[in-house]
Amino acid sequence: MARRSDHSREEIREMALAAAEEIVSEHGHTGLSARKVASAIGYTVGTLYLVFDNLDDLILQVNGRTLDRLHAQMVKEQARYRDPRKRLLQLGHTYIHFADKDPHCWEMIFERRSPQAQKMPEWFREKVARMFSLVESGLEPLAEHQSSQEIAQAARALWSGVHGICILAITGKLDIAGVESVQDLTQSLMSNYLRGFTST
Amino acid sequence: MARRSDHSREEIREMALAAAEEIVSEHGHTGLSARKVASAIGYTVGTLYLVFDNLDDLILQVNGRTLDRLHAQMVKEQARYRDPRKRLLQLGHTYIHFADKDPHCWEMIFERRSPQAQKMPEWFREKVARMFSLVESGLEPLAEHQSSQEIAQAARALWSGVHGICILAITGKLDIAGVESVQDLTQSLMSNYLRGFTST
DNA sequence: ACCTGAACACCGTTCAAGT
DNA sequence: ACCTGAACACCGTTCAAGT
Repeated sequence: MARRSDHSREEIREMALAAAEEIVSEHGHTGLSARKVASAIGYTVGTLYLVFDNLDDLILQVNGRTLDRLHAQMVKEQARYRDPRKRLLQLGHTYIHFADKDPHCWEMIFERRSPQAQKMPEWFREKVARMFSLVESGLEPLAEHQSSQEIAQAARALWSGVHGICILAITGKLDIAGVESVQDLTQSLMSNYLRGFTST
Repeated sequence: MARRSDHSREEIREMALAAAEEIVSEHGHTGLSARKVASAIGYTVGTLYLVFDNLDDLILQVNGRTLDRLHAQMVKEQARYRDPRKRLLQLGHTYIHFADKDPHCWEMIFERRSPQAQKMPEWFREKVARMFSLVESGLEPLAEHQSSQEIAQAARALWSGVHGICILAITGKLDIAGVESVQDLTQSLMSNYLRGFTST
C-alpha cells in the first residue's frame, strides 16, 4: 500500500485515470469499479474520493480524455487530404475507425449513468462542441450557397448520422459484417446527404 | 408474500415484466434491480430466477416489448398519410416522438449490459429487422431506379441517422433545445438524404 | 412442488481512526 | 496531513431448507 506523500494529488489522479482507461478499454464500462481502480494503482478506495467527487466524476474525466484522443485523430487524419469533399468524408471514416478500435471507451461517452439528466460541465460541453466545429469547418467549402445556420444544422445531422451507424453497428443491430460494410454505409450516408444538401 | 400457486409461471412472468417496465420508465435502467422487481410483485428475488435466466434475460424481454410498442406506433402513425414521402418522414418523426415520450425504456434497448459481445437471440433480431423492413417499404415507392440492395442500404443509413439524432439529443450532446428542434433536424437529415438518394 | 431467505461475493460512498 | 479500512446500504446469483 502506498503511504503518505508517495504521490502528489495530481499523480494519483493521473494514475487513476490511466488505470480506469485500461480497465474500460479491456472489459467495458461494466467492468469498471472504484475498488478495481484503487487496487490497480495501489491505493484504497477511500483515496479515490479525495481526488474525485465520485465514480461518475472519474468516468466523466475519462470520457473527456477519450474525446481528446478522438479529436486529435480526426484532425490528424483529415490533414492527409486537400480535396474538401475527401476531407469531410475522412472525418466520418476516422470516427468509425476510432469506435471500432476502442469500442468500450467510445461507448462509455454515450452511456447514461446518473438517473437524473445531469448537466454536463462546461469543459465537457466544449469538447463535444469542438467536434461539431470540425464538421462545420469541413462543410463550409462545400456549401457556398448556404447560411451558417444551415451549415450548423447540416453538421449536426451528419455527425448524428455517422454516430448512429457507429452505435448500431457496435451493439450488433445493423446486421452487417465487418468494418468495411460500416465504412460503406457511412460513405453512403454522407455522400447522399451532401448531394442533397448542396443541390439546394 | 405470495405463496404456492397464487400465480402461474406465466402470470409471475407478466407481472415481473410490467413492474420492470414501470421502474425503468420512471427511474431509468440504473434504477432497475432484481430485488426491486421482486418486491414490486410481492415475491422474493429467488422467484425471479425460476422465471428468467438472469437480470439480462429480463431486460431483453422488456426491450422486446418496447420494440413491439415502437413498431406498432410507427405502423399506426404512418397510416395517417398516403403520400409516400410523407409516410416515410412520418416514420422518423414517430421514432423521435417515442424516444422523447419514454426515453428510459428506449435507451435501455441500446445499453450494453454484458461485458462480452453477447449474441442476441433470433426472436430479438427479428424485431429489429422488422423495423428496417418498415423503412425499406417506405423507401421503395420513392426509389424506382434503385436496386433492392441499394434500398436496403439506404434504409440502414436513414434509420441509423434518425437513431443517432435521437440518442445524441437524449444524452444532451446536440446542444439544441426542445423536441421541435430535434424533429427539424430529423426532417433535414431525411429530406436531404432522400434528395441525394433519388437524384442518382 | 413452489417459494423462501440466508449466504456469497461483489458494489459506491463515508468517515472515525491510525501513522 | 494523508491515507486506511471498516462500516453501511446496496447489488446479482445460488441453493439448502421450509411449507
